[in-house]
Amino acid sequence: MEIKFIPIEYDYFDWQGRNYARIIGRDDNGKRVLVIDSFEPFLYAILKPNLTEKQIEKLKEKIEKIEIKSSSRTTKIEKIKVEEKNFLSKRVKALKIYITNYKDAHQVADKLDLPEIQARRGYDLSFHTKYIIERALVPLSWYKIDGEILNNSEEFGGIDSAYDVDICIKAENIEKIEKNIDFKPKIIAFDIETEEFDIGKGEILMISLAGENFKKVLTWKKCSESPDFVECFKDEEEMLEAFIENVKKLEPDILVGYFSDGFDLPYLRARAEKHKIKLNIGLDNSQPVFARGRVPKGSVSGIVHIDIFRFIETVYSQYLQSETLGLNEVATELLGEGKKEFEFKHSSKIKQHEWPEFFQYNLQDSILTYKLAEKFWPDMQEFCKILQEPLFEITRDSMSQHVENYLIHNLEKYNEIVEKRPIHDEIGERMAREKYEGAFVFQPKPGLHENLAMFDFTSMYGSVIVTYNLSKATLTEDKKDSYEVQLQKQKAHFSKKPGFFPLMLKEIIEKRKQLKQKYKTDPSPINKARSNAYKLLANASYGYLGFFGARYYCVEAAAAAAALSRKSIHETIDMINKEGYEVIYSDTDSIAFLMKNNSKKQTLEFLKSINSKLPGIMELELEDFYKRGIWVSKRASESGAKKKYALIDEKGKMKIRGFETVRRDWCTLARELQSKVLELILKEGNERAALELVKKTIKELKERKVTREQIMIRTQLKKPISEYKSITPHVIAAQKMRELGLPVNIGMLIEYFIAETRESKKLVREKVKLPDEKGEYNLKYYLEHQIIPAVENILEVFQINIKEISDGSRQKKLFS
DNA sequence: GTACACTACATACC
DNA sequence: ACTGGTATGTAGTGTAC
Repeated sequence: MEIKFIPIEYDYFDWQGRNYARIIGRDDNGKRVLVIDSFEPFLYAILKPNLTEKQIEKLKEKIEKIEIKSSSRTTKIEKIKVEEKNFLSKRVKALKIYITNYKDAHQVADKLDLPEIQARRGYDLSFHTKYIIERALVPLSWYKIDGEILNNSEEFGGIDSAYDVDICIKAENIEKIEKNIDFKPKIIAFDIETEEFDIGKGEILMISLAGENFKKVLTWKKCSESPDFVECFKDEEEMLEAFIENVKKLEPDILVGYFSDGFDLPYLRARAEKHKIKLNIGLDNSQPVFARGRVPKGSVSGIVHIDIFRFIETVYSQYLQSETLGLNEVATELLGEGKKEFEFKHSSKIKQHEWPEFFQYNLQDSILTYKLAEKFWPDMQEFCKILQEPLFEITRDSMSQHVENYLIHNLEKYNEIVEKRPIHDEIGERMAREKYEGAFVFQPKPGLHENLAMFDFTSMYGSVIVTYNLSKATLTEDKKDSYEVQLQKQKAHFSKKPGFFPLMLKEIIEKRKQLKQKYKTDPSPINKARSNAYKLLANASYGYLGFFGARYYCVEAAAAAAALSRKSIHETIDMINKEGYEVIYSDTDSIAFLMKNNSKKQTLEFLKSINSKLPGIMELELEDFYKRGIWVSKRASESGAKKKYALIDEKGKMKIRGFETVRRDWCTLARELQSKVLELILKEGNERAALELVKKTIKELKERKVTREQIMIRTQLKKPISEYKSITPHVIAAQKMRELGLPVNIGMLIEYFIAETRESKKLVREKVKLPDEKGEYNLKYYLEHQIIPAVENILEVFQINIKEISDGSRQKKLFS
């Protein structure tokens, strides 16, 4: 029997002491398929050089005797092959040691601590990673699977009847289908509303579900006269059972939630436990399982549970404007649609007519979550294909893990044996290391400029790593045929023979470039997602080199990448200045300069000539031309502030960096005022109008016409309240919230304002009030600590001293 | 009692 | 613990005088 199959979810099981991969997916008719497959698990023992044939034979004999016994199985050495491999780009002889059960690989490795063996590798990859590499069954790609159909079979203890699938097949032959078959997974989003915030503490009031042409709210609360999507149940227990039933009936490939790893799924599990019922939504009737982690990872057997918040957080948050990653803000930005309004209160206080509103609210959360999952589907799909890891992993892995997965799944092309994960002590040492010197930032002069241009290097660090062949494997003591880099104390050398890490990165950068071009002519979501995935990988590769948890960690390479980038940007700055321009700012990989008497055409020609001289794959591009730009001084001194500037292009679009306008921990009043001031100055060159606006705002502030919303300050709580050594205003606000029984969680944005106080309280934190507290805003604070600081340095560029104007001799004239 | 240096903390840039 | 370093700026804290 042969079927067409797309793998979605991976797991494995043991049968008679051996491992079997168990993959859930669909066939080309949309039938749910369970594939059972196996491979011969193995690990490598890298031999010390110059062992004789005889010594190797003796060693093999010794190894063959290894046995790992446990209550359920015995792992033996199945066979041993001698192979010529590469390890960190060096030619090595290695024993490929096949074992009965991969779970015992670690223990086998422990027993291989022998004098003839230089290193043991390839035993610390997860089962599914090893399986995907060996059988080349990449997630979300199509395959032809030849095999035996199991139907009420005794094989594997009757596994086919244990799983709720349409087809169960034991794979014999797997072949990739190159032609793309359209595939759309069945996605169901879910969301719960509860009485309490702590997991399992209160009752679940309702559960919503949403999919394509599907919406439902399950509840046991007041639901007479409710919309037709509401289904009522006797109690919480019955509602939970209905949830299970719905999931089973809907047969989703994907169950998606928003922060559901940390809230919805564990909550459901906890309440089910409380009622002593099984939340058996798995295809094998198993309950969700939670893997340890900073946030637990909730998995459902046979269905991919995705917490779309996690994927958005690690992969896309850097591109979002949203100041928090809450569902409302993220959905509003990405979908143009937010959450429904509903004022939370204890269910006993919700009036009869308010319940339908609450149901709508609950449903809307699932609808938004569903739409987000749909929107990010191309991205998730491309991540799976490029990184060759399952959906569950790619939606939860960190950027460093993504980089590493790309490396691991592409090592075979280089005949490389995988490096091991650092052990505890190594991680400690790496974390304790000194920082190396990073990027160069140009010291700007405060001032307003006209006619500017900005160049920047494309994927600068990545290009440098490729151009100078920087990596752990290419780091060498050999000074011949190598690139020499001066680091802080010593010199480092990197072989000129291309290593696998720079070669893979080169491919990533090239693919990104091609896809970016392709996207211009064919702007499909798939092309965008693919292009973006490569861009993210290219950007994260440099950081990976210096990350303590990396298998291919190499500070020398990271430090060299930074050093060579500094060299490159300095040389480019010099070239630009020599050509008759004036460089006024630069940060890491970008250079802003004044056009002087040069035309745009000349500038583009000049750019071409720079590019012809740049080494390797280094490439400089035009970021844009700008009509005006402003740099300001630091608060504490006369010198120009780095990482803080505002530009306006010829279409009138502003680019604001570093200013309070873009900082979420400043109040809206100050941020909006500053933004308008910058706009008046950049758009119209009218600093007088800007000054008038500032005066007007100060006047309104003094007349207490400013709304509460405008003066709220938001600061993130980054750790538990008790761990703060320094009790800052937001910590006080968080304390107040906790006393009121409001939820206070790590990562939350704490909102407060600074109020007038009767006594002469000195510290800011003594004047902190929560949004709902009574009180007037503290005039002095908002004037001196918000408004004035936000505009002071900008107006100073025009020799306007707003502080003097505000409280100086003209005070009367101004505020009378 | 206050000025000042230093530390803790949050957030941004690239 | 879950990519790197560079930088600004506020508020609290400790100490000298």
